[in-house]
This record gives sequence, structure tokens and C-alpha cells, in this order.
Amino acid sequence: MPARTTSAESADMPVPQRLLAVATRLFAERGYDRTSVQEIVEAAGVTKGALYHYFGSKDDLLHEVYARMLRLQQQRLDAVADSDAPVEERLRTAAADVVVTTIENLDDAMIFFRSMHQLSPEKYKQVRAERRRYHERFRALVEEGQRSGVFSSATPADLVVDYHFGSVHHLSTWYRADGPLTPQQVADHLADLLLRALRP
Amino acid sequence: MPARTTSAESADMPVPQRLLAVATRLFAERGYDRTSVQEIVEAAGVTKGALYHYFGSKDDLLHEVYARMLRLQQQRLDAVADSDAPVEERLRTAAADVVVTTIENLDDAMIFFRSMHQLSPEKYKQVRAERRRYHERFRALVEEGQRSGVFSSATPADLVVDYHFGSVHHLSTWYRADGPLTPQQVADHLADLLLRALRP
DNA sequence: CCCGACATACCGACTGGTTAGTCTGCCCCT
DNA sequence: AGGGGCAGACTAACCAGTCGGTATGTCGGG
Repeated sequence: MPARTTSAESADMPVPQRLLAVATRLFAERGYDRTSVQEIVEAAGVTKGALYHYFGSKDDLLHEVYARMLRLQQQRLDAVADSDAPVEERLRTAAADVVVTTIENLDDAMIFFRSMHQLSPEKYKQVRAERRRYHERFRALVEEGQRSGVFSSATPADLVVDYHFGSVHHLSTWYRADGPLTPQQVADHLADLLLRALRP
Repeated sequence: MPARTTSAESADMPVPQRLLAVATRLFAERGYDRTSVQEIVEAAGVTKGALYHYFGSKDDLLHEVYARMLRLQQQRLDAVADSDAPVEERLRTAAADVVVTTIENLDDAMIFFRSMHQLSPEKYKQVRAERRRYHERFRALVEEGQRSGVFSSATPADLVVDYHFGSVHHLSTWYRADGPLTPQQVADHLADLLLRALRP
């Protein structure tokens, strides 16, 4: 048993998942470019043969991380946006939710915002498109509130959304699990800042 | 005259500056790891000998970009924070100013937030330390306003600052020079959002 | 006024090491 | 007995950094 691996990425997990879990961690720690395929397979306790048996390329591994993250967040946003609570509450919930899920998957988020441009051009395009869909759904909430007068229209909805997601990206830079605030507390604060900025 | 280069990075600029300008552009376009020293020297119209005559390593080139950016922004923040305008106005000016200078040096900013972790450990530490100094100066403004009651204390100053700088980081992802808003307009909007979020 | 000594600026071939991805084949399960 | 799951050696392409060499310039002394 060489080079200790973290908790659940050990021997009992099926090889494909194990590879993905290890790759996620290493990409987050060292970055995509600086992580060699050799390092990944060693940490997963297999060889290159296994990796290329399940994945077409190193790039595929990265893409999987994105697909997983995008699926999760889009799903959760849709659920919130489709509810029939007042728009104020829907936005607050959505804004806080994306913060919590980002913190809970901080490795994925780190990779997302730091290594996105290292995807192959076509996969990059695809990820951008899905990202935009998410973004637009969120913006629709802001616009709805602005039209109905619940939110101030002083700032274009686009900018408001970019403002908020900027802080979400930024989370992986400063949030520490051993810090004083729980994910939920951070989320509540950030959602609160957004809603306060939007007060008429 | 091979491979057209952009405007001012051409033959009349002294070699060291030219190398730095070209490297900045390429790092922003393709990322640090994916830009080879060979590509840099070719685009600058010199050879490796020249590059290693002026710079100790590829890493040095990256560090220069950071040093330039940090110097500029710290200088501007200090000037604003030291003025004797009301804290509300000082914060608004500082918040808008960092947005404008970030947009005006979008390549540098892109590199900053995407390639920082590719610096050698000691240079990385140094950059982080200077960055923290900047951050703290900014936070002091928020805290001052909170103590004097001009700003709401609902959110810890730390979080407020991270919220705002998140959006600044994010700028290089979405801001386009050919978009509808001028840098100053974006800056005013973002500063406004910050100040509005801080209303008591 | 010229000559040699030394320096600065740069060239470009080379090296040692690393990398993603391939291929052949073994092993085990069905 | 046949195929999925994997091992591990191999290859071809790079890459950062080095090094000996050259061209141009500068300066002091005879």
C-alpha cells in the first residue's frame, strides 16, 4: 500500500470512480497542467492502461468534473426557480444554495474556475453554453423582481448576476473549512448582501 | 517581418519590455503552462539567449506581471484611502477605481487570478502577502464606516470585501471591451452595488 | 587617433528530463 | 474459449534551461 490516499478514494471504489475522485483532488491541488497522468494512476493504485481503458484522454477526466458540477447546480436552480414562492424568496434561496453547493464541492469549483480554459475547444464551448443557460435562468429571477418593483432597477440584471457569481467563483480562493463560518452562514451572508443591494 | 504582433510590442520597444509585453499577452491567451518559452521569444522576434539574458527563468516573467499589477493597485488604493473625504466616498472611489484599473489591465488580471498558483512557492507567498496588505487596507475602510454607523454591520467586513473582490476577479471572465458598457460605467455600477448593500 | 581589452547583447544548437497516449499481451471471469 | 479489465514497456513530441560563440560598443593608454 503506497502513498496514502484520502478516505473514500481507496481500493473498494470501482476503478473509474476512483480515477475521477483522485484526478479531481489532484487537479484542485496542483492544477490540471501540472498533474501528470502518471501521478493520477499512481495515486489511484492502477496504471495507464486502466485509465485509457475508461477515459479517452486526460481532457475527458477534466470534462467529467465539469459535467458533474453543472448537472448538480442546474438541477438545484431549476427546482428553486420553479417553486411558487415570492420572487424575493426564490432569489434568496437560489443565491444561498449555489454558495452552499459550491463550498460543499470546493475542489470541483476550484478546478472549474481555474482550469476551464484548458479544456479542448469544443468541450470548452459546450461547458460555456451550459454555464450560460444557468446564468440566464438566474438572471430571469432578477429581471422578474425588477419588473414587479420588488428589486431596484438601478443596475442592469446582467451586472447583478455577474456581481454575485464573481463572489461565488472567489469562494475557492478564500473559504477554509476550518474557518469561523459554516457554509450555510457564508451563504446566508452572501445572499443577504445581494438582496440588500437590490432593495429599491 | 514574420508573424504580425500587436501594436506596440513591435521592434522599436527595448527587448526586455517587449518580452514582457508579449509574455503577458500569451499567458493571458493560452495560460502560463501552455505557453512555451520558445513561443514567447518567437513572438518577440528574439531567441532564448535574449530572454535568459534579461530574466532568470520563465517564472520570473510571470512574477513581473504580478509585481507590476500589485504596485499599481496598492499605490492607487493608498492615495484614495489617505484622502480626507467622508468614508462613504473613499470606499466608493476605491471600489470603482479597482474595477477601472482591472479592466484597463485585463490581461494582467486574467493571469493574476488564473496563474497565481503556478508561481514558485516563495514568489507565491510574497504575492499573497502583498495581496493581503491590499485587502486589509480595503477592509479597514469598511470597518471604519461600520463603526461610525454609516454602513450596516449586518455582514462581517471580511465577507464584504471578499464579495466585492470576487466580482473584480470575475471581470476578466465576462467583460468585453466591445460590450455596451465603458469601464467607468461598469465600475460605477459595481461600486454602487457595494454601497447599496452596505446601506444601514 | 588608433589599438587592444573588456563588456554587453544576443544567437542557436544542444541536453536531460518529462509527457500524453499506444500497444501487446496476460489474467480472470463467465 | 473468448472477451472485458488491466499491466507496463514503449514512442514520439516537447520543453525549460545551458553554453559556447559572435557581433557591436566602450574606454583607456600610447
